[in-house]
Amino acid sequence: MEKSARKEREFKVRRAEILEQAEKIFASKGFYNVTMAEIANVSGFSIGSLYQFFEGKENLYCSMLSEKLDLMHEQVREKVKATSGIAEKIEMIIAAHFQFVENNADFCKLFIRGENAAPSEVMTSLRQKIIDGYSQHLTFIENELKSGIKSGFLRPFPARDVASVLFGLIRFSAVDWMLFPAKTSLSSRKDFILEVFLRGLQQNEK
Amino acid sequence: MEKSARKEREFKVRRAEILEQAEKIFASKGFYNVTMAEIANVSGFSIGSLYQFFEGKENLYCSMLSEKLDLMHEQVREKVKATSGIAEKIEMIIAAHFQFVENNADFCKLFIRGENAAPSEVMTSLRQKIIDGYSQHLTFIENELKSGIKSGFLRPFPARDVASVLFGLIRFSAVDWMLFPAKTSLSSRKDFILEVFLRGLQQNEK
DNA sequence: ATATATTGTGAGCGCTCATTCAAAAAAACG
DNA sequence: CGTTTTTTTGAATGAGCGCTCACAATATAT
Repeated sequence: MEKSARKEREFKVRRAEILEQAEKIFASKGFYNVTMAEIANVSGFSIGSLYQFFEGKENLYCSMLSEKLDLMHEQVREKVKATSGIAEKIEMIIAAHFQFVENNADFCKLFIRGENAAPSEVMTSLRQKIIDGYSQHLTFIENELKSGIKSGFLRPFPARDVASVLFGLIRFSAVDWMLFPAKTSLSSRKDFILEVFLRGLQQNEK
Repeated sequence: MEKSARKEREFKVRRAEILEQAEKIFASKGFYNVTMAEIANVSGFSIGSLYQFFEGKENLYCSMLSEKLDLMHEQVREKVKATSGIAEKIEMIIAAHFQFVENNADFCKLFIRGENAAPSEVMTSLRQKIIDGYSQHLTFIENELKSGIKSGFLRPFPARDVASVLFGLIRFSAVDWMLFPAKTSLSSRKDFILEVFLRGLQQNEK
């Protein structure tokens, strides 16, 4: 049956539509203050239909987080890959993150909040996938930093810590900026972080 | 009636005991996964008694956050106040925060999570108090940084942004460290942040 | 010791909300 | 078009939980 393919495609489109709408309300009210009925309303499906696409509320939520996380990883990796030069790569790591944050504010709000949906007794495979994705992303940053260190451009700092702190800093400062908009722009804050970090991490020149 | 005073004191002791126990389970499971019955159990009171001390679940939770936030502000301020020398003060801001984080891990987990308890339609006075406390704390850091800038020790950066980022960084990196314990110690991470930030922010010497 | 006031208790009320499922609607088929 | 299969629907279900309040226990006063 050749419909299988079309159906499959339509299924994915609808699923994505739900996730997109759900993300918005989750971001504005948090996991526990969003009801399945609400998600059904804003996405234009009935309550029952949601259960065709997702096993339940937590599954829906975690799917959204997990897929966006993958997207971020992909986007950052692509941009860094396409950049040459150590200094430029490090710079791009920060810039690419900020860009993603700007385009995916809702997701970032949720991600930093780390609302882990439901008692943590059970570690579902989806929840594990999120953790793995996070870890994978950190490793990527870590490796870039290691290259920078090896080349002598950066001072020999524990790369994993720096990656973790740097990533946290980007996420946090961006989200913090959204919550408490300062007088300065997000991009100026990015410049500031970039400058401070580079000065702090770089090998003394000359 | 002279009992009023003693009663008052006992009341406060019990109230504090509840908050202390509640903080632990809130930190481990999050606001929405903790029931009043559970808080009653671990604190050794009955459900009904909780409502003598707090107006409800959200009030209990916010009281806890608010009071701990005040404590942090007080502790950091004291320590910085007792320190002399610009460089030493800046250093102490970071060190004092880390110390507080180490002693109040549960609170910090919750604070960064920013679980804002219940739909945000209503801004209770307590919720406002938390925001004010946060803002007050940032202003304090900001002013210290401004002193540093004015004295020429620090470069002229937008102090408010730096305060916000610095505070976020401390909180985040500490909490992140707790969630994903790295190979290095928390104190080494503190040293790293301190060093990077000072190098990044300091006026070029010589 | 008795009466009165204060404080503590937890079963039950009322409500919310994730999930289900029988029936309706739509699609596919011949 | 009728029939069968698939998909959609949303009212009904039932579990869970914040909060109340009638009552019990305890403390205080006389």
